[in-house]
Amino acid sequence: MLIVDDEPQLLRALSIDLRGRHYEVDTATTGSTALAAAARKQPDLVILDLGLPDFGGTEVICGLRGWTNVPIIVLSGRTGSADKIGALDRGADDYVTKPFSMEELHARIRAALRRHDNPEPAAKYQIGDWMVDLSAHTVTRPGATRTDTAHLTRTEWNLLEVLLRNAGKLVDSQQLLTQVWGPGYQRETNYLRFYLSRLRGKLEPEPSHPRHLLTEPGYGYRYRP
Amino acid sequence: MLIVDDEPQLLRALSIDLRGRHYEVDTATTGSTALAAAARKQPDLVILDLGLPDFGGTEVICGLRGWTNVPIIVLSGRTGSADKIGALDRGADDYVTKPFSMEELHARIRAALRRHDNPEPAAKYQIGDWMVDLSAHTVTRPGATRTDTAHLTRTEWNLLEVLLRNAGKLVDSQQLLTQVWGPGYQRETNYLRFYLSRLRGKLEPEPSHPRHLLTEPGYGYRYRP
DNA sequence: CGGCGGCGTTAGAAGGCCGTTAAGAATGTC
DNA sequence: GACATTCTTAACGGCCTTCTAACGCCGCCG
Repeated sequence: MLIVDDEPQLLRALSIDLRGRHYEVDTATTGSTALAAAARKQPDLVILDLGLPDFGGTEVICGLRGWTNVPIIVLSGRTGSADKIGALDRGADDYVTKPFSMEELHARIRAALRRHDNPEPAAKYQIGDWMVDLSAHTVTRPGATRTDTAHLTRTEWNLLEVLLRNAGKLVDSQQLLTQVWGPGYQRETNYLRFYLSRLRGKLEPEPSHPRHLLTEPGYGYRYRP
Repeated sequence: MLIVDDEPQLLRALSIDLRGRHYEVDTATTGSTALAAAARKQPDLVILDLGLPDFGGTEVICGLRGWTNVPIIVLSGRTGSADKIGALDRGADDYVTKPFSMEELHARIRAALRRHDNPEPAAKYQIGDWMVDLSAHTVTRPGATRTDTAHLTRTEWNLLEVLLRNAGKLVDSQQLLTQVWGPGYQRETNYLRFYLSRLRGKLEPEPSHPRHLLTEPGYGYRYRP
């Protein structure tokens, strides 16, 4: 575990606490030393404070994500939603706002390690001739001559992702609408009808007789492997 | 799961979202009703907003901890560390500061349930050749060549679910009508006759001689495993 | 033996949900 | 600023679900 923070007191408090919980802890106080330490020690988790002296924490995230997918928990004094989204979009796994309790941080550490120990099953799904790779964010069809790719729009992809992550399970309309469009769209079931139709048209061999993207009348939809 | 909050909008939003994720949700708006509901329903998780109208949330925590160690997730608008420590020391399991995202809350719910080793109940039941999986919302029949599925309509499924969740127990007609159609339908026993007939036709090996979906003349119906 | 009430079954009508299409609004791109 | 892509919104036909009302059947009881 690597802790990156420029405040000596906080760094010291964190490392003492976490060593007391039997984690193996390395520390760094700048972005450059953090990247070097991460490359050398191959940590299983990085706790990263934004607002480092040499360069911003987002650069550290990008520098790490260039070659590893180690879980990153970001600490920050900023509560703004934009900061959260920015860090998370660049590849952070979690975001903790100061002030925080050690219990809270510890719970998040456990959650991050747990997630990383239980990798998502393959994250590859098949629909007709198409292979959907959630981690690579691609939809490909291996052919005799060449493998061609399908293009999904942002909304199409979000919707498909929710269905695939619940493979085999029924996902009801309200949950789909909430996860794709956000709360407040729970009445707009026509969105679902529209985009499911488009997904079927792009992915299903026979769009009028779907074999994988199924409708559950009265409830919602389901992806069947 | 019991949600305690005095803000109607938040309470409503939370319960809709969590019901959509297939949690069984009860609600309360005051501390006293919360304690009563917890004693009656024996929830597997309590989400508690501090700052209730009748008495403080900490009293609710103490009242619960007197006889149960159900996980408690505290919601609060206060960011002060003293409030967090106070709630956690009195026995709360987690502390979420407003505003929070649904995704964050949901992750914490999962973590709390996981910590408490309350895995989702198997939720699988057998009727003749059919296997009913309540969590995946599927009805499948494993066959030699391939497993085929049965399609249940919304009302059929709701009715079956009530019977299965009370496996082995007698469920009287009024309770079935109330849980499936809502209050005000307690005279419409013909609905029950109609839909039980359809369920038997779809699931029982010999619909005219039911082996699992039994009639208790004069009282109601029963699912026998 | 005949009436009665509860239960199972069938058939038909009404309504709701779903898939599809089309067009306007919003957003991004050159 | 023009164009293309994507998103939103509305409308419509068709199918499925639900509701409703019958009709037989059976056991119970007078």
